[in-house]
Amino acid sequence: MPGHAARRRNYHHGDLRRALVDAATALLDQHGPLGVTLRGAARAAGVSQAAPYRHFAGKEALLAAVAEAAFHDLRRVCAEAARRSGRSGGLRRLEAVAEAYVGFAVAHPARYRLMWAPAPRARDHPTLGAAARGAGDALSAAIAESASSGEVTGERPLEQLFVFWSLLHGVAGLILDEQLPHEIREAVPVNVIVRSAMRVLFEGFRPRA
Amino acid sequence: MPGHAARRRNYHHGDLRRALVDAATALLDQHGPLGVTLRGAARAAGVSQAAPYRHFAGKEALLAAVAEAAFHDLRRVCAEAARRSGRSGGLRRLEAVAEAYVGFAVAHPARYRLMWAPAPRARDHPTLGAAARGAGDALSAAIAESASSGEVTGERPLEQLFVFWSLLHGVAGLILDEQLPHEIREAVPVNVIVRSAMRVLFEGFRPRA
DNA sequence: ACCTGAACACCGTTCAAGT
DNA sequence: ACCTGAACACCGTTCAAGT
Repeated sequence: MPGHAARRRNYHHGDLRRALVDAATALLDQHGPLGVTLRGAARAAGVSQAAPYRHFAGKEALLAAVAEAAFHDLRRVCAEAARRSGRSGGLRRLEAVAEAYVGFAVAHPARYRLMWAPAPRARDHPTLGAAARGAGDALSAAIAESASSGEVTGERPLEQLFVFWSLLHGVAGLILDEQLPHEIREAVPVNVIVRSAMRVLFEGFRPRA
Repeated sequence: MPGHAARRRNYHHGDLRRALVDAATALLDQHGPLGVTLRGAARAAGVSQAAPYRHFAGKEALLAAVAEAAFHDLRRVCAEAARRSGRSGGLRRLEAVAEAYVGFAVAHPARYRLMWAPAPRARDHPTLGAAARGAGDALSAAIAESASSGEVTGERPLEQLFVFWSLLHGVAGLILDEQLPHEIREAVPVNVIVRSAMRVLFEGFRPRA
C-alpha cells in the first residue's frame, strides 16, 4: 500500500532539524531504541537518507539532540512542580518535585533511558551536558527553598543535591526495570512509592531516638 | 592480513554459548554498545554468523546473557565487601558495600549500562530478572546486618533496601555520565564521593537538633 | 546552501543443506 | 544435534551531482 507511505517533498523542509528530532523521538517512543534509525527518521520527515547529514554529524548526534530535548522537558516539569507546591514546607516540596521527576520517567521510559544511555555521551555533546545540568539546577533550587523553611538542614547542600538526584534517578531506574522489592511494587501508584522513599531519605538511616 | 583473523574451526566448539557471551562482553567493553554485534561475536568465537541462533533466540537474548553474568559479578563483589567488613558497625558496613557497588560500575561502565539498558528487558528474560534480584539480596543482607548492630533503624527494611539500592544506582549513573556537581566531582577518588553520599543518607535531610 | 541518488560495507535473521 | 553458506531486507555513511 504505497499510498500509506510518507509523501516525499522534493526539496527543503523549513526546519528539517526539528522535524528529524521529532521523528526520532516518535520512533523511540513507539518502537524502542532498536527502532530508532537515521533512515527511518529521514523517511518520516520526507527527505532522502542523506539529508540528515546536513544537520547532524551522524546517528549519535541525532540521539543526543533527542536526549537534550528530553532533559529540557524534565527540567520544566520539575520546576513547575516546585512552583505549584507554593509555600509548602520542606518534605512536601521535595515530594512534589520527586513525583514530577519520577512521573516523567514513567511517562516516557524510552526517552528517560536514552538520557542516561551510553550512546550519546555528555562529554562528546556539550549542549547535552548543559541540558542535563539544567535539570540538576531545578532540583538544586527546590532543595534550597526547602532548606529556607527550616525543615531541611542547610548543611551540605551540594551533597544533598547529589543524594537527592541520585535517589530519584535510582528510583526511576528500578521502577522502569521492574526490579522493585515485591512489597514495594504493590504500593501502586508510583507516587506512593516515591513518597515512601522520600520519607526514608528525610529521616535518615540512623535512629533518632 | 588474513593471518590475524580468527581461525575457523570447522565444527563444534565445546561451549559455544559461553564463548559467545565472553566475546560479546569483550566487544562491549572495548567498542561500546554500538560495537556489539552478533556476527562479530560469532567471528570472535570462530563460528559462522548463523551458529549463535542455536544458542540464542537473537541479539537481544545474547545481550541479556551478558547482563545476567554482570549481575552475578555485581552480587559477588557486594557480598565480598560485606563479608570483609566483618563486625563493623552500620555505617562502615554500608559504606563498604556501597563502595564495592559503585566501584564495579566505574570499573565496567559499559557493562553496568547494559544491565539497566532497555535492550534486554528483565520481563522478557526471566533469568536476567532473577540475577538482578540476587544483587538486591546482597544489599538487603548488608542492611539487615547493619540494623542488628543498632546503628541503623530496623524499621521499614524494604523501603531502606529500595532507597539504598536507588541511591547506589543513581550515584553510579551520575558518575558515569559525569553529571556530578563540580565541587563533588573534584572529590576524587570515587570512594570519597560514595562515603559523602552515605553520610547524608545516614543522617537524613531533616535536622536532628 | 541544501538536498538527491547511487554506492559501499556491514548488519540481523532465515533456511535449506551438510555432517 | 549442531553448524555452514547463501540469501534477503535493512542499516550507517560517503560522495559526486543536481538546483
